[in-house]
Amino acid sequence: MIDPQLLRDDPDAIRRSQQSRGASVNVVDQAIEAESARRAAISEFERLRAEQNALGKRVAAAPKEEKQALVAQAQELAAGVKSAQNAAGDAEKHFSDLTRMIQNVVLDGVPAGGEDDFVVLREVGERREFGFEPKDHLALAEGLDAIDMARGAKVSGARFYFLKGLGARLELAIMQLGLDRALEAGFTPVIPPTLVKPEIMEGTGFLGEHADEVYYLPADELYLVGTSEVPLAGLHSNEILDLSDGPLRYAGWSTCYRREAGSYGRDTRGIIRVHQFNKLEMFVYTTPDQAEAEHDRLVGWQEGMLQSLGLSYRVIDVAAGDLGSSAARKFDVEAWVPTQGAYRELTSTSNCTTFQARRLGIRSRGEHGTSPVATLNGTLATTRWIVALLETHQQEDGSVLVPEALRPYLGGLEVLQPTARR
RNA sequence: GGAGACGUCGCAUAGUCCGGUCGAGUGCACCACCCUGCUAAGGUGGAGAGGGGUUUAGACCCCUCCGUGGGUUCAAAUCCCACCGUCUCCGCCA
Repeated sequence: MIDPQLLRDDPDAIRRSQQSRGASVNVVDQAIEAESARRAAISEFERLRAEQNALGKRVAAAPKEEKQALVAQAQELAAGVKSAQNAAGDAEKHFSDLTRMIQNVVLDGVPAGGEDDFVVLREVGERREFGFEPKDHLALAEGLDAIDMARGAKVSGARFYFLKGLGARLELAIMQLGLDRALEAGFTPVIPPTLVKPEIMEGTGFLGEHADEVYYLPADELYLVGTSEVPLAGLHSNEILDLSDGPLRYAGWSTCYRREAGSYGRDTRGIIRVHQFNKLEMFVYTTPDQAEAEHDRLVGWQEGMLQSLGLSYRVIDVAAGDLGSSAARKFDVEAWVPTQGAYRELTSTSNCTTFQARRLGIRSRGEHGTSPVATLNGTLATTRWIVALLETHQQEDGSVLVPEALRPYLGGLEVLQPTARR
């Protein structure tokens, strides 16, 4: 949710933001209108309620013979109070509904436009050159008997897979490397619930335009999370946090579920785009003035991971129209995938400023009372990394060199050797 | 799945039977000051959250909040209903 104060003080800033996202500008004016209607309705209700309270006190204190008349008077008033209360409630809801339709105000410097209008901040590492025809990640993984797509489809349908043998170990190794890095940086590891209540899913902003991306279990009124950002944002919902000792940093390790609706035909080969994967996610609660610096640190930790894995990558500043509704800025780190001749997203980190915190009621105590905190999130490791890792470090015989940083997590293994499929 | 108990302003509790004096008492912790001076005790005062309004500001006034949502009533922490959560016992089960 945006800052209602900003709506009053500088609606143009919000209009500009909506514009650069390609979102509705009109809703801003509707919200402003609803805001003044809301205040009028609240004032009217409170005036009547004050009168009712005063009368109620007189009823309580009155001697018996006067009570009858006073109660009659109070009865008349009660109906008016009730309807004023309902009107105030409706006005409040109308305002809230409209305000929630407004997306987070993008930060200065975020490129305007859509998916293709990102700005490349930097490119790091040499792209691997091959003296042979490189295989794609699935061909390599099948040679290693590490991924079984066909049986994944047999058991669960398209976009499901089995990671097995070296594949399973590789994922765990990447995740554990990430976890160790997170621990070094002072993160608290968390294994969160992956089914959450509607208000939590709603609060994180995933039930807006991308609601059809989310798995829902109607029998239990629960949503399957697409990232542990969701439960980690919910972790401190409706709490007042003490951030005087610095930010709260969590590293959530969870399975993630995505319906991938509307992506038919895209990335159908291998595990680039799947319904279920594992992810280690950084999630930070901090004060708004620290948010941008923290955002840079998150990118730094992500880049550290990719560098350790010997991947070449670029960092992009995602354009406004391609941001989630909660994000005020988003950096993606994209690794070079040789057989695609393209950079593919391996990590994504968003600065949600106070947007999520407002929706979820997460505040901290400052000099002038409480105020919403800022939340940030970013990937530290996921299943998808296997794609870039296998392709980048493959050798002509189909074996794959293990980057040094990963070896301790694979029992010292230096090379992944092809094996007969089973 | 069945039965029962419970859910109060940081923590712990009083209040709920018999609705108005609870716009919520007390203890602990907390903050400020005072007193004393020896590491603690005593005294005084303060202190929650959200919203609306008056105001240059400081400040002041008002409304709402006793798990959540409904209902009864002139009036609900208190009565009724539903839901959620916690605990205990029983049953069932990877």
